[in-house]
Amino acid sequence: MKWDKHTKQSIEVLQENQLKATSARVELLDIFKHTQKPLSVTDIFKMFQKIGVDKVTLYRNMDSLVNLGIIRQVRLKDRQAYYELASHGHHHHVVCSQCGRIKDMSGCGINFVSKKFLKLSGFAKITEHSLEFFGVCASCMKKR
Amino acid sequence: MKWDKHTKQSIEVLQENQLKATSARVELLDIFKHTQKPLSVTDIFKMFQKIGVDKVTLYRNMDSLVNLGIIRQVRLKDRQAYYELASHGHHHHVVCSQCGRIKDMSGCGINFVSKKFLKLSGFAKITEHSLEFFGVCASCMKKR
DNA sequence: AAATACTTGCAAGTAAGTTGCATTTGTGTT
DNA sequence: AACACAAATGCAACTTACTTGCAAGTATTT
Repeated sequence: MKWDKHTKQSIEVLQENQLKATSARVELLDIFKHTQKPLSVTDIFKMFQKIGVDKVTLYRNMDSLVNLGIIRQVRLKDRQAYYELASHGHHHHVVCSQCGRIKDMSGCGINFVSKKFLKLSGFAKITEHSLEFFGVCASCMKKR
Repeated sequence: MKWDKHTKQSIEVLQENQLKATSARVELLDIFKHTQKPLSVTDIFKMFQKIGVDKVTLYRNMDSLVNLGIIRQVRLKDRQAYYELASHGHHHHVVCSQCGRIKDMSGCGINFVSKKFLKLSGFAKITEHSLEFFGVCASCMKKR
């Protein structure tokens, strides 16, 4: 298959990681590159409607990309998993409980909490944390 | 039905909230009172094996109790939801990625982060947050 | 251009949670 | 203590999110 310049970077990322540059995967990375908020597999599936990709393929690709550390899995209050580019850097989310809108928030500032909890918990190490905020966005507040 | 002293408190909690004190519900609250870590519906279902309760009943009861604010829903890295007594107070969890052990950690200390994010996000209000830590517990670390 | 290992799509399966409806059970009232 | 009635339960069936197996297709290496 032939690709335009824009997807070239995606192809490189894949091949650097010993993954074949299939249309599904290149398109997948392109979608993430153009989106600032976490996406569920269902979200992605809808975006693929024109070219048509099986959901199973998406699940399998999310899995490989997460294992390689290219994509990160995020859990919110939902039952389904969300995904975002790991290269977007460590950050957290603010989620509107009414409309579901998700806002990325850079910055973190809880390292000292993490260290405190590591000591108090008696765990050997803490490798990861998730911090999500839930509230009401400005536009939902207006509607009431 | 007749109850011993221990469950009396559970019955009161239910009746104060206009819920009938059924055996399923009283037993449910008793289980939570004697457990310090979040439980999934499947966990609870197993604990009910002797007296036998339908899973649907558990789901429905979790729902009412969560809506009344008696029980709190917690989401970890899993697909399923976990539940804990809301009266245990605001706290967070440290989860072992290897064995799944969950440790309650009292204290929080992220109010100022919450305030900062509220301002930066442009949201109208932040009502809730979840903060979970993942790592390796001491006993899993020893095993390697 | 062929060989081959990696990917994909389809079908079917599992786990977690939900819905509808007939039956049972707490609870306030007699 | 028994009655009436709303509330709660159990069963069956369904949905959603995700997984597995396998045959067929495709990207890459040579």
